[in-house]
Amino acid sequence: MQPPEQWVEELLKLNDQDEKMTDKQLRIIQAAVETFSVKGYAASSTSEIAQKAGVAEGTIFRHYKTKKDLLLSIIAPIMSKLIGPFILRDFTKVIDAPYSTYEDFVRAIIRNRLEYARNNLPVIKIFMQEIPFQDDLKKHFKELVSKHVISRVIKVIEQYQQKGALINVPPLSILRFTISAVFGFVMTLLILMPEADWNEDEEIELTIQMIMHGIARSADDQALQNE
Amino acid sequence: MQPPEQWVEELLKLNDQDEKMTDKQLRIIQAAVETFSVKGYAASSTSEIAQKAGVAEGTIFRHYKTKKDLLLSIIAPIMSKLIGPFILRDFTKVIDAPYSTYEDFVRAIIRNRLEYARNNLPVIKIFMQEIPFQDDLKKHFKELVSKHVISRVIKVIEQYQQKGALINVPPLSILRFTISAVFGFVMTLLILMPEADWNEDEEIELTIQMIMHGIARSADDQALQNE
Amino acid sequence: MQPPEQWVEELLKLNDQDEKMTDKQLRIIQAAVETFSVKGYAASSTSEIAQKAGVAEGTIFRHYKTKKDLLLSIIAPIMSKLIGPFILRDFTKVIDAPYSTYEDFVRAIIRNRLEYARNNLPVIKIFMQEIPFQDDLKKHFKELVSKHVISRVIKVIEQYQQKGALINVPPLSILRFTISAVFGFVMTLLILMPEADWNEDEEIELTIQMIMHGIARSADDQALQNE
Amino acid sequence: MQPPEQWVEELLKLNDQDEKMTDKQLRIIQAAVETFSVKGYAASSTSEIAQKAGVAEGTIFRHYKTKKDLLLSIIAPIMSKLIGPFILRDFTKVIDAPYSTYEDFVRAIIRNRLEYARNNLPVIKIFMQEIPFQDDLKKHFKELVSKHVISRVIKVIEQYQQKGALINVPPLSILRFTISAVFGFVMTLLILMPEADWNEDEEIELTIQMIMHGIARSADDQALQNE
DNA sequence: AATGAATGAGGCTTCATTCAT
DNA sequence: AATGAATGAAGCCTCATTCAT
Repeated sequence: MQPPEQWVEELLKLNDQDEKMTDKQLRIIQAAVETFSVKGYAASSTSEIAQKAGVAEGTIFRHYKTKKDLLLSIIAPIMSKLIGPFILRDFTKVIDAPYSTYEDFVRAIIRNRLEYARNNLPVIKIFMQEIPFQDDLKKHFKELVSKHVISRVIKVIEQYQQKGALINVPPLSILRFTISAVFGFVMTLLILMPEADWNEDEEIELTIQMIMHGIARSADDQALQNE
Repeated sequence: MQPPEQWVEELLKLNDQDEKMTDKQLRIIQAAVETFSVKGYAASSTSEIAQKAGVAEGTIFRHYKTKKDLLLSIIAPIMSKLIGPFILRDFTKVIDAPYSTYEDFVRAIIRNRLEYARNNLPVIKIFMQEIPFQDDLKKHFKELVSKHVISRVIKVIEQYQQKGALINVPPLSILRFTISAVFGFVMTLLILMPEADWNEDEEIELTIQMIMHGIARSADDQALQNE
Repeated sequence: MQPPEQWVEELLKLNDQDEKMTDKQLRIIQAAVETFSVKGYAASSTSEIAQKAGVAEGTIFRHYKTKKDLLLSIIAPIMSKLIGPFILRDFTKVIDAPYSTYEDFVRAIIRNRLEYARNNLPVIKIFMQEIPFQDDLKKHFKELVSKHVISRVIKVIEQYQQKGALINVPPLSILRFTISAVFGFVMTLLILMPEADWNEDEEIELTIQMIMHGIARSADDQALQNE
Repeated sequence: MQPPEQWVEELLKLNDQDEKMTDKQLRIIQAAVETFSVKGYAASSTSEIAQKAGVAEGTIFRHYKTKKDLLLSIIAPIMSKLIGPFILRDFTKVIDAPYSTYEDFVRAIIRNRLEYARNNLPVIKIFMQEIPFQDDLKKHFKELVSKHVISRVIKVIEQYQQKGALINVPPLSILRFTISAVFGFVMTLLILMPEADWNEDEEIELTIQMIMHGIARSADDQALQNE
């Protein structure tokens, strides 16, 4: 299991490419993430963040021109991370693997996204809170999702439909349904009911089973029961 | 179809029981909902609300002691509304109805909640934005959901499981899965992709089908295809 | 002699037409004028002005949206006042009066402007300090002067030139020379050397004499002396 | 015609006497003059000056203890330059020259000061803007003017009065009148109406003529016209 | 000498809330 | 009940200045 500040390293990965982050800058980001995720962006004050980071308030503004810049430096980089697996170049190989199944695909996604969400919970909270109010980011994110996730996954789904592995309904509906189930699973586990002690692996398999076969007992099973 | 301010009447229904709302009070609530839902609670100013409502700044505070009171007067009443169908006294009759099915139950819920969400979108947005930051409300809501939704629906699910209509997995997982699918459907339709022209009835049935039978093509169907 | 706050009434004259000024607003303006004229606009703080006016700092911003608005509310109205005499409708009558002379005209201007400057010294100081930095005001003021002062007075000068009362040189040069002498006189009396006890009436007449006849002793006089 | 940064050399002349200016120091002064003259001292930030000069923020404070020191290093040296011609040791010789006239004296001053003002416009602007707020400098400048300009020129004027070349009025009034005309001329040419294409030499002679003989047409001339 | 990150005081402005009318 | 002027705390941000490198 990762240390609680795993998301710090995630952020660093991105920013390191450009420039080195100073120690103070790091502390500022940490304090900002903590504060924003607990109180929300608008209700957090820069003075509180400065205090929590152990720097002077002015120091924040040396690194981030405005409070909003500070927010964006947190939100912007995770937008692509959020849909990370779908951006990979070899993503389409997913379906070329001869014995691969949609089920395996969903299993990979669900494990990967759960892992990522667990490691970046505060930042993700901030993202979900603020994206409705940041019109430009919202637009950008929609485009990202549209281009990398929706269009690609729909192709995957169509492939499996042609193989006869998935039902013949609009691929977008299958996508929406799959994402709902995955998203609902991750959110329940991490945010809505984190205190319940889920047997994680079992729940994952259960969720995949429900996605693939639904929750209705099959006629065969029912027949079996009635014997 | 309802007029756009349907949610106003929804709010009135609740408050009417206690006291009459004056015209000004109504305009204040309307302005507050509009503003909060667009900018978020913390980023909205009472003066802007007053202006939009056409009342003096002081008037707001004659009706609501603080800005937070104003927020609560919007959020609090919809908490029970959100889970409305599950609070009905005769809810348990649902499963007593001899020929009722879980499918019909889900269909009823999905239609009812979509209708409600459509009519109360701004208020629901505010609720979802602010509930993470209002600890007391959050706790209260969790209790409400736990008591009225989870416990009751789990009983329903167990009934159907005993009838052999639902698979034998933890009822909580079935509940989570069902809610994820319904919630994901409603959100996609109303918020994420409202501009796509969904064939609503079809999508509802499709969603129910996927909930019940999943997205994997059945062995029989596949056999059929291969003939 | 006027009370020291004569300029307050001057400002009131203009603003009264629109709306009543509250007592606090008046105190704010007074404090602002006093502070701006002593320290300059940029070096004056709104908190100091508030304190001097005996109001809360926020009160300033209820009446003036920004600090600059406060400045403009002081500067803008005096722009037209500064060139007041030239805006009068019956200004052109000046030269129709049969026995009027350019000398009388200059005498009227010099007395009137000295009076006005004396009564509005702090505001005029602010005006002269800030007009170079307020591009829009500067442009506006130049247009005002161009339209009402320069063009009109040049006509006056041309009239007197045709009568043979003024020398035949470019009217603009005569204007510039006259204004320099008048402006220099007023500034010296009120700002540069206010402590010297000028015999005001004598100096006025002397200045007019120098404007009209220069400072060289006439040939006749010199002849007289040599006899 | 001089290069635009003529005033830089002017400043150097003075400071060179003391110490060598480094290249960076020079760039700082240049940037400071440019910024101060456009925005005013109080509205200019040291960081902007540093940036414009291409040096680090701290470098400014290595050469000038405070921002005000920087201002003073610009303003102080030009105070004596402004009244330069009057400080010359051999100034009093002016009037000993047997055939010299007050007119020639004024001509020399007007040409010299116009030249100087043209070459030092930005610095002069800063001086005029800030001198009212720098009490010690103001006092010092007044003393300089009083000692070197007023007292000396008054002696000159008295000499010419005794010669019968100037009218018998208080010399201070003649001085004030002369300076007003010269100052007004230079300011109009360089600042108030720089875009008008003045015929400079003609205007100079015209101004001198007006100073000496005023703007009223002489009786003789009028008689001539009427014939 | 030069740098530039860091500081913290202070600036302008917003805002929820109060209260006399 | 309603108003809106007044408040002053708090917010974001700027800036002159310092100091370790």
